[in-house]
Amino acid sequence: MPPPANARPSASVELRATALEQFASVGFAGTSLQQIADAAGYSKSSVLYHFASKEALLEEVLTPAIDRLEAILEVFLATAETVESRRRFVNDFIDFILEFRLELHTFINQSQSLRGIPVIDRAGVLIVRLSDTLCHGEASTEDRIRFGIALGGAAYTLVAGMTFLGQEIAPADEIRPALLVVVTELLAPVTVRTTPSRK
Amino acid sequence: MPPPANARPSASVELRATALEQFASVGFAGTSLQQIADAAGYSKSSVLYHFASKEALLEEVLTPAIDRLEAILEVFLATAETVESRRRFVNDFIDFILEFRLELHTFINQSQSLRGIPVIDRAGVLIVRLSDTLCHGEASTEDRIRFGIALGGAAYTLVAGMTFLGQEIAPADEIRPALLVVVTELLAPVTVRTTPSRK
DNA sequence: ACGCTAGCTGACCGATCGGTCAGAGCCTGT
DNA sequence: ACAGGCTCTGACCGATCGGTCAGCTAGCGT
Repeated sequence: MPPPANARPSASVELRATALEQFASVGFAGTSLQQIADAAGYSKSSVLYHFASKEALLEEVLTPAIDRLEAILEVFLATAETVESRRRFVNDFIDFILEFRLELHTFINQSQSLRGIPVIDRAGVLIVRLSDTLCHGEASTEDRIRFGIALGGAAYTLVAGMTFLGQEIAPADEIRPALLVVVTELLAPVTVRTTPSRK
Repeated sequence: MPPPANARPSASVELRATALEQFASVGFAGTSLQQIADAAGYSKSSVLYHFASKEALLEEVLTPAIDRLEAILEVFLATAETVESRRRFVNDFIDFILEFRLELHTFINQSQSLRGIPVIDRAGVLIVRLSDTLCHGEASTEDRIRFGIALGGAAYTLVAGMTFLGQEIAPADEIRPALLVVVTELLAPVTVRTTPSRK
């Protein structure tokens, strides 16, 4: 029987977490199995015992995030679009971003160089669907740009940006409302500003 | 005397351009000197003849962009801040983004993994200064996030995003006005919306 | 005609890459 | 006490990495 869930994390869990950090900060190509192994306190052979290959490790690391994003999109597609449903979607989306910042950053900023890897391609079509959905069909350049900036901007800000712009990452409960305002402004621009004028 | 400027580009120019494309799309770590050489039609040895090292090549590729960004910031800092000067700054900034999209994408998305390389560090402090300037001192989390999203979002959208969101990159004169609206909205939120409500 | 230099290249270097494999250590069921 | 799995590891593999070096070639000044 597996330990009662409060034992120390298993090797494969530790390795996944370590690998994710490395992939997000140094890139997939820039991360060696040796680095991952050293950082997690195992040997390179151990990494390859738990994961068939470096690529397979990437897949296992990213899959939960893609699954979650897919689920969010399905929910949004399943209901008729109203101002309310769109607002709820943006909310879910921000939860997703905050929970999976490292995964998001990884496949946002490296999808082009990792084409052909199944999980990356899945993420690619998912993002296109997201984009099409939010701009419902008729796709003005500005709408596309809004979506792209929100997506890429959030991915950058929450991983790379915060680490040296704001020297320390602000706590999630401070980031969330600010992120909500900005992303809402980008993705649901019809909505009236919810905060009083800044400054 | 050098050729009258309409001769075919010299090797080092071709190599810089090729290297930039590779760095922006596959990452610095993911790009080998062999790839650059092959793509440009030279040998690896030739690359190392023109540039002392892979790192030096990166520096030469990014320096013009950083210089330009520095100049834009200096101009903005030299004049008293008014709504007009801020508007002009955003305009310059967008010109910069459009002209140096690949360079921007490269050092935005890889600065963390390339720390220690002089040109990258220069870019780093420059971005912090930019951020501090735009948020003048008192730095609310939301303002930081606005700046980060504009910066990272633009870098992503104009390189990675456009290539598969909008299947083909829209012409610059179509992107520019849309980008201007969105970035202005993010960086100079006081200004009234300049476009009629969309859709 | 000659030598010099700039541009370029292939051969080669040690290090590291992702990946394979044959065990070593340990826990468990019998 | 023994056998059989898990987990983990070091030794090792061919390929490729960034980088060095000697030498080839074409053009130019003299």
